[in-house]
Amino acid sequence: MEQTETISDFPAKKLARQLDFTAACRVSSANAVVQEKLEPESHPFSVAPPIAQLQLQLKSQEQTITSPPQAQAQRQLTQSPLQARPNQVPVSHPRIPHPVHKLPTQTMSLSVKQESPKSRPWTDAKDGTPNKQKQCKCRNSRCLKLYCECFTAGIYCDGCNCLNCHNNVDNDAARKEVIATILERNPNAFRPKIDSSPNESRDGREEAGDTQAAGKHNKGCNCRKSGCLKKYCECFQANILCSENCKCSDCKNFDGSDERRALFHEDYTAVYRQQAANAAINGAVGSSGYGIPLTSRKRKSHELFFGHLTRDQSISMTGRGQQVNHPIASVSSPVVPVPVRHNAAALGSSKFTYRSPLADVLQPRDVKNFCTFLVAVSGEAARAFAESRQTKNGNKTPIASATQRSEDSREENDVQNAGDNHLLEGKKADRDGTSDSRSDACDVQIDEPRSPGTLALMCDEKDTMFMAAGLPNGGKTQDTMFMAAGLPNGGKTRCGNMTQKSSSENKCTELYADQESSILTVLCNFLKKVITRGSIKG
DNA sequence: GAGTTTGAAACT
DNA sequence: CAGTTTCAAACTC
Repeated sequence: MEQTETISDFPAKKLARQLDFTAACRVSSANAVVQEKLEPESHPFSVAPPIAQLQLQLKSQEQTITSPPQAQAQRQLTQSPLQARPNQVPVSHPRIPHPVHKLPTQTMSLSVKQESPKSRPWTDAKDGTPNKQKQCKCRNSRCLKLYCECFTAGIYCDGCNCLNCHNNVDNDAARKEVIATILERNPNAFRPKIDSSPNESRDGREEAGDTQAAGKHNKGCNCRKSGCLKKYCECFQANILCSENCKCSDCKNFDGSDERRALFHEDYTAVYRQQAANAAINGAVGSSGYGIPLTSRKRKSHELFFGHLTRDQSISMTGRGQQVNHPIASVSSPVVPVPVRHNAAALGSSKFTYRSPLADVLQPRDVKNFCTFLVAVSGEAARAFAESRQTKNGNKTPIASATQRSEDSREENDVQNAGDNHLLEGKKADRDGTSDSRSDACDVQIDEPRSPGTLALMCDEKDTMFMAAGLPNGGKTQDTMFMAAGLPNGGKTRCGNMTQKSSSENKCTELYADQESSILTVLCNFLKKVITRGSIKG
């Protein structure tokens, strides 16, 4: 009675079409013949016949393929859609755990995909032990459409919360017809959506924070709003990365995605953040960035911070490769460790190397040019200052004026020559990479009248920019900087002598302030330029 | 638990 | 094949 009602629910034309199987189904039905022999009581939705059965099916194809289509169709109606696929090694369905009505001879051991607990929503998240079958809640589909997870998985509904369920033994006839219709429309409709491929193996290691299942979605997802990081996405739900099969938008489910990583690293602590920042700082200059494979670092960070990274704390990772829709790399912070895929063609590769976004943007030559520019600016400032002093001294007493003029003249020459000499010296150092590194700006020359800003700049620049740039003899560059700032000879100017007259100190202070202002202005512009470049690159 | 969002499936 | 509708799971409140 119920079966009749069910059949009547479907248009008559579909009934006719259900019996008109495609060639694929003919082959399938041929296999079904063997299956019938092996398992006369085979459950219509049985899953994953043993390998021996599959082999027998293959051997039997030639013999049974000549059967009349109608007869084959009739046979197929008695077979499960999964059995009807001869060449497919069934794998576990990403959403449906296991058949409820499996025959004893059937097994899921053929499953190739190694699912993680996360890939199985029906699995207890706490201990990973399989739960009972996921129960559908279908209301309008009678559990006879692919909307129904049970039906899609090839199992009967059992204890589900569905309404008007026809996915049961009582409605087997109607169910088979529906299956035939679906298979006619899409022979792969009941195929597992996740294909496992050895080539897709992810080096047998665990993705940071998750047990990344190998394989990819056969059809691919088409997500638009979820970023493929919610279970709406079939790929994500199956715990696999989106692949080239996907047509998703704004995908974040790719290897190295910061969002994806954040999902698995919710406890990204400030410690690691600081490490990443330091790495980025050290790698901010140079063509190769940080350049150090962070295999151990990655593992370490994983061990330390798995499961705690918040989204906005996430570090920027790029590199999916296979995904068309690359997300825009985060540029929220100028200090962002960026991974580099060593092999862009290798899907799933996550041998990251931290690189600053400024890598390949800020080159050593840029630093040199910048220093040269500073020298020029310093020279200009010194020149302007000297001229200003000369103008002022024009009103002084002859004695003082003579002495002062002499000093000013020497001072002007010293400052200017300092810039010029260090331009040349810098070039020389660039050539041979050697230079007698002068005193450290931060430790020895404390008797020099420097502004706190200058000292801070000198110290900071020494420890980060130039050292990280990998320039030959960073100290040399420091000297260039110092000279450019009006501190010839590493700051050992005549004015630097604390025993000198107060007027000289004042002059020096003014000169330094002038030059410092000019230099800091240039530095500011330079940094803005760097930031802009980094942002553009990011 | 109700309502909303989402994306696959189904349909046109 | 593209656009729309239907559907049920995932998600939010």
